[in-house]
Amino acid sequence: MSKPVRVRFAPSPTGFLHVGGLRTALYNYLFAKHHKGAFVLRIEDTDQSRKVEGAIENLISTLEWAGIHYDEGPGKEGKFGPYVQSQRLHHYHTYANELIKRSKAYYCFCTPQRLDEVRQKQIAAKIPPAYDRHCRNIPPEEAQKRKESGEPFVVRMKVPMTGEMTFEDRIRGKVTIAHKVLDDQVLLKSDGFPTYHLAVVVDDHLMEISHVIRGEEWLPSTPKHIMLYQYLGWEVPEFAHLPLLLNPDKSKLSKRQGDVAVEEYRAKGYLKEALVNFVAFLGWNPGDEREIFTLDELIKEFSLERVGKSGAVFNIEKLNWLNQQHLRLKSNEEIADALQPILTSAGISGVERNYLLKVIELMKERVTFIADFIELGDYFFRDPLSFDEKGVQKHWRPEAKRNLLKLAERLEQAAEFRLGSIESILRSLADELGVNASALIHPTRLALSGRVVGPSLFHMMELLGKETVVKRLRRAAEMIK
RNA sequence: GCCCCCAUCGUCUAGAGGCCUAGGACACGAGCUUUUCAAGCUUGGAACACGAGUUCGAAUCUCGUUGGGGGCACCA
Repeated sequence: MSKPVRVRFAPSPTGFLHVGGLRTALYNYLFAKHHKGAFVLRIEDTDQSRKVEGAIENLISTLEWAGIHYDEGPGKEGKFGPYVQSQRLHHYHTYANELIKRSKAYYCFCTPQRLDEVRQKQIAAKIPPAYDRHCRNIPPEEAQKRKESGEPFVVRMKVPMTGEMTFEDRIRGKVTIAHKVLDDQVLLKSDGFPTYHLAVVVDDHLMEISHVIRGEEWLPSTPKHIMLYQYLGWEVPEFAHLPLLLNPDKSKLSKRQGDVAVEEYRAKGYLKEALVNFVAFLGWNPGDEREIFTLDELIKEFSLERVGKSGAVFNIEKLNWLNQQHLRLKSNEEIADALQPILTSAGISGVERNYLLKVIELMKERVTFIADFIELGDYFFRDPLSFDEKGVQKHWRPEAKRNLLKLAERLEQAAEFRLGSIESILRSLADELGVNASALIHPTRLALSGRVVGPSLFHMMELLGKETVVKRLRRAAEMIK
């Protein structure tokens, strides 16, 4: 690799960052960092009608959240800026004019209405819809005159009518397309903005992009792009077209069939580590059996050679598992930091740090999300608000009332309240009462937590402390008829 | 309709002619452990779309069929 690696992620600011976009951005980022190159963020806002307020800021903050930091882009101006296409219109005009001068493009004065009629006729006649090249042969002088008289126009590229183009894609290998199936694509719209096709080529060239890594939906238009590079006498970058992310029904991943916005996942409590790891594995793998990767490890291992060709279904089950795995990789301190604000917003305050760390240690193995510490372990922070109904029926039999009171009494009298002593008090009481330890354990768990599942009862009791345990046992006993 | 791409367990995938009676992971079933739930460990079921060729030998190469997806805008 002689030229320095420079890649870009070029979203259009039409909404939230899509998980497919996240993966495209991630692959570009991984490729750049792996090769010690630059990762550029470019905003493709050439469609004024689809512009969404705040979308750029949102895109950037989501990318940053995921740990995908760009080297150049809006707010991080490098020598190739500006990085927002609507601020680069003069470049597109320059090169559109250059193409016209080289007669590789022409002015087209067809109205949208005419274009639409032509298309309708073609569809009715079952021939491929394409521009009929009505304006392709207008003499340059005449076109110039009409343009100057104020007639609305677009600029279209001139595609050869015969021949074919073959190019090499880093992921798909050789791809061949006949020129005749290519349209005389609009390059410059009548509002003076470029279309994607012109803008992407001009900017990728001007920004010295070495590798164009983008979604597969661009594969069919790549020959047009290459043609533009050639028309302008520019070096053609390498292309790598990524397989699509799919809905469970195998169609292109879309809203409708689940969440596609990265923000949604973030809001649901997914860890960025898990989401990044997951999305990286949708179409790529390291070639061995490792599955849990950090961003740095991904950078180290990533290569385009190991990117697959077929689409991948976005399957949430595995994401959940990865979230759990990454959560367990975090230190208790880190988890405590993340949990604290969630506690606060749940109306729980004044939790001692040390106590919180112990709760985390105890619950860590049985949670998938950070919020689960509260979802599943609320009783560590406040008295149970309700009691599992089936558990009540099953465990809070009449005799449980006496047993719980007895246990409360024994524990209250106990000289020490530690794991070992708690267990032996409970077990010897069970012996005395002539019941299995579990006949005492289950009602106790329910009394203390309101639940029938949870961590080891004795650990739970030790952590809750004598006072709380005794209080909750008596409260529960009162509830038993 | 035309063009392009793709095709291994339900899902993510390993596999680059013999290592494959096809491996791993998620999910699912069973068991162990256990006061419960998890976790962990053991274990089960589960796939090379089909058909021709090439070859001593094909999941792997070629062609075709079928299926799926994407593209065909003054959207990206």
